[in-house]
Amino acid sequence: MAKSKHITIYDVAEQAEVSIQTVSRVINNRHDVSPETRQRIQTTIEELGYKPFVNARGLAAKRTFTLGLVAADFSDFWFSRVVTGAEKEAQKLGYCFMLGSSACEPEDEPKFLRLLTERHVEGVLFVRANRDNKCDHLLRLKEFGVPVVTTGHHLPEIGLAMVDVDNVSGGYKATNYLIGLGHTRIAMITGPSEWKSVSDRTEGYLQALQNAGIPIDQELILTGSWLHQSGYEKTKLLLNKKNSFTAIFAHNDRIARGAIHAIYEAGLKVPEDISVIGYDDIPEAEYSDPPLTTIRQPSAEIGQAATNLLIQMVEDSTVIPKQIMFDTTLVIRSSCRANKS
Amino acid sequence: MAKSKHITIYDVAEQAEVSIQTVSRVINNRHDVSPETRQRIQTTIEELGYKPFVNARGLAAKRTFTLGLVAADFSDFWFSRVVTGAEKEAQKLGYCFMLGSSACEPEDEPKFLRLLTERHVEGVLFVRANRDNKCDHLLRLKEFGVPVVTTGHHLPEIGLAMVDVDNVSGGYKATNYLIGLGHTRIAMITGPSEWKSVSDRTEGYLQALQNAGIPIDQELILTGSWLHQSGYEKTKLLLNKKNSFTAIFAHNDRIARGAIHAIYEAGLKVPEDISVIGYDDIPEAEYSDPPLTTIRQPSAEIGQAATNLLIQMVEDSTVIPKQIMFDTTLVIRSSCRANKS
DNA sequence: GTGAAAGCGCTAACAT
DNA sequence: ATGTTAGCGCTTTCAC
Repeated sequence: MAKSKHITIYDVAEQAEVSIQTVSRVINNRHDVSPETRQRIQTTIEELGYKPFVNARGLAAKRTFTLGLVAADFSDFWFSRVVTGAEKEAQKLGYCFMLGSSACEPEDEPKFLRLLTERHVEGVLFVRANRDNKCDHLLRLKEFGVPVVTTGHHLPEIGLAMVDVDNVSGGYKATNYLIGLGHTRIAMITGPSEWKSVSDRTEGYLQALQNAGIPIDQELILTGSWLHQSGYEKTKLLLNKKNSFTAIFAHNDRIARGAIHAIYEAGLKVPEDISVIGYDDIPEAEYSDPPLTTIRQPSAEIGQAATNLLIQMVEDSTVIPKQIMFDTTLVIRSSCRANKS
Repeated sequence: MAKSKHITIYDVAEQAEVSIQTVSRVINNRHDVSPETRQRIQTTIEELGYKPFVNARGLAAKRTFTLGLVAADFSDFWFSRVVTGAEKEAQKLGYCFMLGSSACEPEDEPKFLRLLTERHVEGVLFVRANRDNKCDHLLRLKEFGVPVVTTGHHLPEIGLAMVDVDNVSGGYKATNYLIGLGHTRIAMITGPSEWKSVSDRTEGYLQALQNAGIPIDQELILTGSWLHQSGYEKTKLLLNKKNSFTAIFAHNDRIARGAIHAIYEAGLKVPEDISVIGYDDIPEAEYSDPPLTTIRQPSAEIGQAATNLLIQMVEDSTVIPKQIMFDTTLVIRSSCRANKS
């Protein structure tokens, strides 16, 4: 049982014939240790396989080297990619992520405040964790003096640090691609209207249409949820209204899949009759029928950048909360084609 | 800055006019405190909003109330559902999950051993985190005396606790459904052969065939990866070999999607020409074309059960590592139909 | 450049 | 039933 005999700073000090403080200095990369002593201690640390006990360190230095992670939805593809990137970066810099509550309703606030009061995390990363109109808890955290970085949506007005995708440009890209293909009757099925990403993608859509001199038809804009079902139902609505349209811009790939499903069910074809473009580039997109043309968002990169920023803020309180924007990429596959009508 | 003035056990003791020891007893639900004193302390704790500092507690009691989470792939749908269930259960029982490395190759071992040596997690939950033949690190953990629960695969031979799906029965269910539909030439595209779940699903397939008196044709069994592409390529192979078959059992929904894609590309239809059944019931399954018939695995339930078991093992070392099996459900949609040939 | 002492917030072992 | 005394493993003073 290696557990019972855990190697402490005392073991290292004894073996290297120095005091524990000197060992402590080496661990913390202090410069006031002579090169020889440092080397000798370094070696014994290696030999003994000594690892400082973060808990004890935290108690003494009032630090935990722990970050909190709160997310709206763990089962979201985008989220999991962000987390993978975030974890990697945290590890690199000597931090760990503690999982907070996955839900993020106001009534869950006590749950993730537990991260602060009990676990004393030094910063919190929110991954797509709230809607625009519900950010009280984020402000609360700020009051606590805890650095917060948000991801996947932004609230510039409250000066929160955030790392996000340029959704206006993404929406523009999607719509403009369709316009370039000759479409003028372009429907849009959005995500829930409370999301910043939704209003941004919508703005991009509107801008592209305006730039091309295409009149905006409110009848072609439908608000849905993020789920397949929403795409399916809204498209059926669109189809029934016999409001002519030749293309759909879906706010995510799931909606796009739902839409294609409805189109097939109506006896029409994609892209022959109607072009569909999605958003996200989930793994399913490439192998669905037809392979989905979509807007890819960088995700691991966002997680990494967000974590890096968070740790910067943790380690240096003078770092001002930045807003970092990543760009999207248009991924052309086979769900869109030139408009013949 | 609420942060600077943190409430400690001393504040509570002073306010309640007792020693910190008595407060400690109340926090830890000890029974040797008089009801009145307990009540008085309880009240002051509420009033002051006191939260014990887990770090300090850990130092003194050699406990961290922290669990480690290691996963093969964060971006896997199944994984994220398991985690959601796991997190909820941990929270309920006063524990937190620390994210370990997401990869799980032997060379990553130091990375997640860090959870033990530095973070002193009290138990580790592995979510679909390894192949059968690479479990040295799990054994290493066991040697450390750290409770380990694995999920999504099992290694009964080494007596590890695990919570899993009955994949033999799942494979049987899928195959038997196809047989019931009149299919006798049933191809199977498996996941990577090192996975326990793969050999189990294969066994279920074989059993069903045998029970029905259908001869087994090795040519119809292809080994692939978990990705869409694998389903796509293997199906093309199957199609080219003009080895007649009327149905495919795919080891996950992604493979199934890839297979359907290949079938469409060959000018054939699903389910008219070939029936396809998947495994997992990912959200995409319901809204793909055709909606995918598949085997659903409980996921959140598995995460919850695994965490519960892990905590039991942490709190009581006499708890024997159990093996808990969950059952699968056949979800019938439209990608399979009766064989007419 | 290095060491000794004090203490972080809490619990375990003894006291009473 | 409650209080006292030691630490847990580390970092921070402040000495030398």
